Amino acid sequence: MFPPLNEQMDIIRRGTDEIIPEDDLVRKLERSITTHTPLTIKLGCDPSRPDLHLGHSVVLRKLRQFQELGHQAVLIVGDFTGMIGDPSGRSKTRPALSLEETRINGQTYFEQATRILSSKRVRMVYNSEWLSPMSFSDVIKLASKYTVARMLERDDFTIRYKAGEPISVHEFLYPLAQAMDSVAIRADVELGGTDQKFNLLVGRDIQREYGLEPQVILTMPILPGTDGVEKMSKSLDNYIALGDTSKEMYGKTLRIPDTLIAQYFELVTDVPESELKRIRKQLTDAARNPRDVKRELARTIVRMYHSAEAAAQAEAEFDRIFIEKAVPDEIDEWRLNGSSASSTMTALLAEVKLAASRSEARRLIDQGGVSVDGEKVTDPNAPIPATSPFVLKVGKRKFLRVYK
RNA sequence: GGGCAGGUAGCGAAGCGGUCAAACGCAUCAGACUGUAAAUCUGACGGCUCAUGCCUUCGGAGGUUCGAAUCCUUCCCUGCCCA
Repeated sequence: MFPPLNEQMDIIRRGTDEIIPEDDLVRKLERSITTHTPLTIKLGCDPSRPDLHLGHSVVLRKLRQFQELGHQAVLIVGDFTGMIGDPSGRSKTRPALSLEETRINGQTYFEQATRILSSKRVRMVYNSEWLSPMSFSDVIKLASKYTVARMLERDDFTIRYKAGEPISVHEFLYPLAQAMDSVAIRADVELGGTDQKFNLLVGRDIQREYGLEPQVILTMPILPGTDGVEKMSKSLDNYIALGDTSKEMYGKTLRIPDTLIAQYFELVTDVPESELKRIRKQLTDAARNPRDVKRELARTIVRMYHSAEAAAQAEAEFDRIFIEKAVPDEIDEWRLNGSSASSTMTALLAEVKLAASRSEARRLIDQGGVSVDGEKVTDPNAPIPATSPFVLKVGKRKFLRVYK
């Protein structure tokens, strides 16, 4: 029923950062094989941001591998924690969501996640189910099982504490709440990004406190965003969304720094280990133009979420626009109705939202970043074109077809 | 409860009565060069204006002053130390 241990371990190890402790995982897998019982693999998801991107796909793909090995995936929607607002350091005040919103987001999350996950062995649960009924004394009891010193071991807390930045008391409750999730579903393994390591480890301790066998934790590297510096995230606008069109996906992928190529192949695609090795070698030996390797990556990714045809089309389109500098096939349109008061290019740019303000529009024109039907606009006060429709281009890749 | 230090544009950080829409760095945007990569260079970077200029900003609210980000009062928020 389950593949042999070594085979499972090989698959599980691919791309992972750490498995803690690895021995325990081996033991659990062995037991699973002999008792014909699937392991429960936990992954927590944040319902405040339901738009999934390649960064999420790294850990979801790992979960998928577990499914394929015959194990049971459990997605925990943090609706309860989401209602309070996630502190987790960096983004100080996340908007607290209503229960309803978390439900809707949870559903959206699930739909997107199943683009990657198999819909078979997967369960989705909301953590309000067990966190919400906890009484204050339950919480005190839970909190008593962990010490402040240990909390402060967490990197994020240490840094902020030393830097004199505020840490709210309830932030200490988060890892504990997350740990309760592991208790509630009796997780055997919990997946997460490396930034989750501390929280995942707390889960082990708390499970033990509640008389359960501690989960094994498995961390995946954090996928850098298309800027090559920060982690991929929607708020930094350096992401490639699972729901992006094939053209967006292709274009964005080609825009990542060369240094990320191999890592992307490893973490977000299914290319086999041997192929991965070949690609790494080509890149380090400069045996192949990195551009071509990157194009291969872009095609591979588009193929995964769309199709081979879509990938070919996206590539052709890309070449047309950026190499031949042609206008894309499909571009947004804007209709100026009679009420438009715009008479100059400056006003027009602001009206159609290609510039945030008139000042910005003027700046763009002054800097030579605006063209109409391929003709560069040089005068901010130039009248809007007499023709209809005309194609407005701002910067390298913002197009708009305007009808009068 | 007491003492001290802070809250400046997306972020970090100068400024400490006029010359401040506010230095500098990062991020961002545009241009050049490229492979829409990186690196580099140039420019821009509150809003309205062709422009001189005007308007709204320096935690909130009041006040002093011809004039305040800069001084005073008060409130809110944060950190540190003591209790």
